[in-house]
Amino acid sequence: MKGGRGAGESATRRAPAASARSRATRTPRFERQLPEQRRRALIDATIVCLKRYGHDGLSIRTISAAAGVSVGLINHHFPNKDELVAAAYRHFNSELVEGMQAAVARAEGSPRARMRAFLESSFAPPNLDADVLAVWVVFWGLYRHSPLIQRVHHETYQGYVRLLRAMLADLLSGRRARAGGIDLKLAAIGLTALLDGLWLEWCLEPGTFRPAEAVALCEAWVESLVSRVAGPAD
Amino acid sequence: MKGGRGAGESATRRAPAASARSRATRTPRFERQLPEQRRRALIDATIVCLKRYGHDGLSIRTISAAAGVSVGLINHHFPNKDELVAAAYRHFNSELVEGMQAAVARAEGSPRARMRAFLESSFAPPNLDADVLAVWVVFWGLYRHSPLIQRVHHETYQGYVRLLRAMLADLLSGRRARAGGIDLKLAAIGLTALLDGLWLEWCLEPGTFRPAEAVALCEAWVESLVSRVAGPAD
DNA sequence: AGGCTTGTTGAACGAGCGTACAACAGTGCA
DNA sequence: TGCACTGTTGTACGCTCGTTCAACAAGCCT
Repeated sequence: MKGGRGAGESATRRAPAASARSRATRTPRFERQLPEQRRRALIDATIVCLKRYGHDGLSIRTISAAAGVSVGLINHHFPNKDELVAAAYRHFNSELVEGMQAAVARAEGSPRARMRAFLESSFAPPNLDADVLAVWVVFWGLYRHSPLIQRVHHETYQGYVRLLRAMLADLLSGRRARAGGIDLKLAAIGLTALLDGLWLEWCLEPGTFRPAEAVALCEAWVESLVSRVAGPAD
Repeated sequence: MKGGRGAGESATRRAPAASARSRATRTPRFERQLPEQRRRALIDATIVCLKRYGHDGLSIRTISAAAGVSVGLINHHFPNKDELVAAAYRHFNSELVEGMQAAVARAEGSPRARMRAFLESSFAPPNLDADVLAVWVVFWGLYRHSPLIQRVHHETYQGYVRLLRAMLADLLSGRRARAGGIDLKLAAIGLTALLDGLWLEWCLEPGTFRPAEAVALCEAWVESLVSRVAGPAD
């Protein structure tokens, strides 16, 4: 953090273009933007800083420099730093869930194909990335002592859980009532754990196994889950 | 973090005890300690602060206050803050691994019993604790940008991996060469992932399942692993 | 062309940070 | 009892932090 972050990271200053309005070609000192656009740019810059500098990247000066903007602007668009970080967390979460949902919708085949699409999307870019893990880890570190982060987490995590639950329900298509409910619930929990654990392992040490192998492991779990439900009854 | 941490968290100042050395019972302003003891106390205070305040707890003033010691003392026993944090990380890691090893050694029965002891120790206090997870998360957050933390991690993580590998090897007792090596390696990776994932899930949301259920899930995985090796060959 | 709205700037402030260091004081030994 | 050693204290320094706010200026409307 000592050696200065370097300003002007984004090309905000425009080249002097020929303007019909003034004879002397003037370079505007800044460019006004709609609040929504600027907020989005600041959120993006926050994520970039998190990837680059970890927890230390969460500073007003670092973020505003990355966004090519002055220090004061952040507090014009966000009441304080915590709200910006929470907004970034919400955005990060939403992008993940929406990406997953899109991948599943794109598959549109059997429940099994949709599950496969879900798993493959979990173990492929942009999710499967050490930088992305680093960002998550910083957010998780904030979780315990920031009610704001907690609220955002619960709001967005719901979407993820619902997606996974729905897919499992489709796979087991109504057979749920037949098998032991506890076993099923446990198996679903296990799938999430396996998925998260493998994802974590890969990000920490990408060399030890291939993404396809992770998908295979998860599919085997799902398979045993299905057969456990359908097996004794069919 | 605004409202001051409050000093005198530990009872450093002794009550005026009758001393044979001086007539006026003098209260010593501080107590000298051996470097090793003091270092240990500072490391413990660091962990306490991490649990209490998360990443914000990693400040010289917060830690020294928690240790009941002045700000200057830390730099007398540690060259700088990063070294203290790294030492705390090493201690935290070692305690985990040693606790696991002790639990396994205590079991001293069949390989299966030792594996059960390992799993039960993973899903029981003091490891299974939201505070403990919070500490891990902060350390993980430091990992990417601190070579010091990286070094400590690799040194201590080895012990954990070796323990798990040894137990798996015992369980499969020499049958390793027979089965498909890739499958086996994958299954071992899967076990780690399942274990870590379940542990994480429980710490984040303790209500959703019981520790015993997590142990059962892991044991089922190990079971399928053993039968996959022994099954086709026996 | 002039005025208005408001997005944007950048200096300034108080607080907390990690570290350095001179002074102090326990403790064991002669 | 006095001395030397060294663990311990607490102030001070330079820096970065988040936030504030008066001044500025881009862009639209009339």
